[in-house]
Amino acid sequence: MFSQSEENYIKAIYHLETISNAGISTNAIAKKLTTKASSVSDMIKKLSEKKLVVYKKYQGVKLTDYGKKTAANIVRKHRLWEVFLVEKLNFSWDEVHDVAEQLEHIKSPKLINQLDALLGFPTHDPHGDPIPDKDGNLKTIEKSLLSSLHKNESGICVGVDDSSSEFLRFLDKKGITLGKTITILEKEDFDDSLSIQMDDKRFSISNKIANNLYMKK
Amino acid sequence: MFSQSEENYIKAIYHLETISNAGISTNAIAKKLTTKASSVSDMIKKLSEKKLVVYKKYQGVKLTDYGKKTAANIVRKHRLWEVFLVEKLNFSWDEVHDVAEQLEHIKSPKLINQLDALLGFPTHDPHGDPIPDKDGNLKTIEKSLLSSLHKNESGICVGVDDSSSEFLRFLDKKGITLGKTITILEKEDFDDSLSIQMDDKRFSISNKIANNLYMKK
DNA sequence: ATAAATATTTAGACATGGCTAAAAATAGAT
DNA sequence: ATCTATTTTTAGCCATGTCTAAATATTTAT
Repeated sequence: MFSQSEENYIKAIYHLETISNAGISTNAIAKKLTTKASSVSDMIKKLSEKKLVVYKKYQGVKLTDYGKKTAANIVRKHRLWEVFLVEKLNFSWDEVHDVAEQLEHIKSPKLINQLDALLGFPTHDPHGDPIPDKDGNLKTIEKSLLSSLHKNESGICVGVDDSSSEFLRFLDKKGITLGKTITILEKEDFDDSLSIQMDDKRFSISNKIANNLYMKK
Repeated sequence: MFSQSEENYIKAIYHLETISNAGISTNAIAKKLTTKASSVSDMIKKLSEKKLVVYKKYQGVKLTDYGKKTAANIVRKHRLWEVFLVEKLNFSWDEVHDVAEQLEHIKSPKLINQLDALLGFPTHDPHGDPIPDKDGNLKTIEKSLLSSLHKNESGICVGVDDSSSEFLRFLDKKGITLGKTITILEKEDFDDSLSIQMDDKRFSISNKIANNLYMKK
């Protein structure tokens, strides 16, 4: 069993690895967890002793297979709880993160398996992120940023990159939710904003937004 | 906000107060939490500083109104989660305690209110214990120990005193669940065992069992 | 190749919450 | 009333996880 702190570090490293491949630097972890590099340095030693990460001084860390499996399990719990909060408890997608952050540390395999069943074995969380299965495998779906679509191309919104509540509430205001079909009407070279069509409405969105929305073509 | 440790102490004192009225001794708390008196002594100081308990050296503690409300809220969470586990996740009544013990520390008022609604605002947990409302009030129902019923009296099983999984599994084996009607056929002076009738069956149960079952006449 | 900037680690401190062993206070028995 | 047994508190130590400040290693720029 791991402490909540250990689990948070494992998860942070896991998320950072999905972005960079290379060894994860002490500083990157510190930034992600808004803590100090010295604290990270201490914890890395501990995780290394527990065979969760491979660590060579001054060279960053990598999760071992065991570490990856452990991380995937935490992520699985986090995302299943998010689905539960939205589907069963009427939370909106911008409210779930902090609570799931607590719930993910509950230790009970039966709880998670039954929750999975109650929810109908969901494959994605409310932000479109995939839910790892019991063995830690996750099927990534083919997706591209909205900003990478070309003029006159269409896609279905399948996820968000930034899942801060600010961004999510902004999307709510615009009526953009997972599953919506969006068509690029025009790309403005000037500011990289996009004119799009969604349902029967046409409006324009900034590049910043387009860079945070994942689409399936 | 309180730490998990603090919450566990508050809850322990709350439960002890339902039994004894008088100030709760350091030793009693230590025993309940299977910890040492010295640790309790330290924690009591802290809870006292936080106005959760009133404490005079060598005289035990009492919860303040604020402490009682805090405790009732933790108990509310614990019992709602127990209902959830049984009703929605197919846990049996002997499996819920340890998981609820973890879940009760999750901080999110919305979570608990929505959970309450999802479960249909239950008034009792799977062991027959009442669930405090949002303000910490709980309606106690009139109940007596099975061992206090007289010959030929009948009652409906409404709760258990000992909710250890051993005892609960024993009850399962005997087919005794909440809601069952039990009639006393005979009381044996010899060993205080009881001959009872339940459904169409007649069998005998020991005094130990009868002392742990609550009945509504 | 070396100096400056950046990143990482170590050393030492602090807070929480637990423990043991010893001291102090209270309660009980005579 | 006093001595004994019990309870409670204190003192001091340990582990976890955090921090700051200082030392050390690495990278970058010239």
